[in-house]
Amino acid sequence: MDLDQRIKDKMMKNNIRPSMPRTRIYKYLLEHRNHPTVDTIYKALQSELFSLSKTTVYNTLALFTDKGLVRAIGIEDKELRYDADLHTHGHFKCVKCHAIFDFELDLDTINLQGLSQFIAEDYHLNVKGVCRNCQEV
Amino acid sequence: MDLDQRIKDKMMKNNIRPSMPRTRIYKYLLEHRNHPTVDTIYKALQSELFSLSKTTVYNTLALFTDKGLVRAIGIEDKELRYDADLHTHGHFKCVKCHAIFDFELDLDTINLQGLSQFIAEDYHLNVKGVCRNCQEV
DNA sequence: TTCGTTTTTTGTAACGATTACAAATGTAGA
DNA sequence: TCTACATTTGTAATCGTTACAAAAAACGAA
Ligand SMILES: [Mn+2]
Ligand SMILES: [Mn+2]
Ligand SMILES: [Zn+2]
Ligand SMILES: [Zn+2]
Repeated sequence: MDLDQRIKDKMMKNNIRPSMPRTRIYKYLLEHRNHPTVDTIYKALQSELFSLSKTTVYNTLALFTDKGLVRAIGIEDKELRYDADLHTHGHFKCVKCHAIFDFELDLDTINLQGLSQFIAEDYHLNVKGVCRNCQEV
Repeated sequence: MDLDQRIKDKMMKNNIRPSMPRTRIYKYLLEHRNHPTVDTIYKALQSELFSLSKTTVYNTLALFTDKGLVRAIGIEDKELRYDADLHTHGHFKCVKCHAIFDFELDLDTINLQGLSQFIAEDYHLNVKGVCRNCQEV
């Protein structure tokens, strides 16, 4: 089964009608793991979806987030970024070059008894600092 | 030494001139550990600082954050919240009542070798879910 | 104190990501 | 085809935040 078909199946399994804008947006997120913004996605897809509206990108990402297909990453001050990689991992933002990196994270090693009175549904470990490239100077 | 004097000393130690708006804003944050927003701080201090401008609150919080007196908490979608509690702890946001709670967190227990190639300066563990109050229903 | 310089505060305008909304378009089933 | 519903679109509005320059306050030398 090819990628496009798998994307459609995945969407239908989550009660999302696989319209053209939706499948393209999801495919873009699967193929671009650099946590793109709404505007990045919008600009990238304009050439293939001429009538695409930015509102559709917003609507679609809200739908995907709600259905659990993607995660919204709130590590920037201003705009949200989106991630189709659902495996447990943290995000590191370089304060110099502003790039956002994934890093591996084992939630099981964390002592989270401070959370015992809560029902935790969603974990976001955001770290800021200096990436390897920006350390050389 | 009384609280006001300790606040002034703390600010001067960090190269912040202890003006009236600054000392009041810092005092407010020390006495209100519920992660207030800019608007909350602004409205609360209006009665004692008649000419206070919201821009001053923004400027002051940016200065405090830069100097390391407070931390900006980006757990909300829209607005930042501010925290004068600098001890290592995580933040939990209840998706039902929208309250933000602190929880204890031992960074040493976390396996962070995924971060080994980065110089990490700032950790934010933000968790979303349902708080104890909102679980009863 | 007085004068000139620097810092701080203030009000207003601008910015920009996001959302609200209703019209237009597309889709599926009878 | 017809009709009800879902999706997409463009525009306007929202709202937290920032830019900017003027006003006010604090400072330091003479
Ligand atoms: Mn990621
Ligand atoms: Mn806190
Ligand atoms: Zn970097
Ligand atoms: Zn709650």
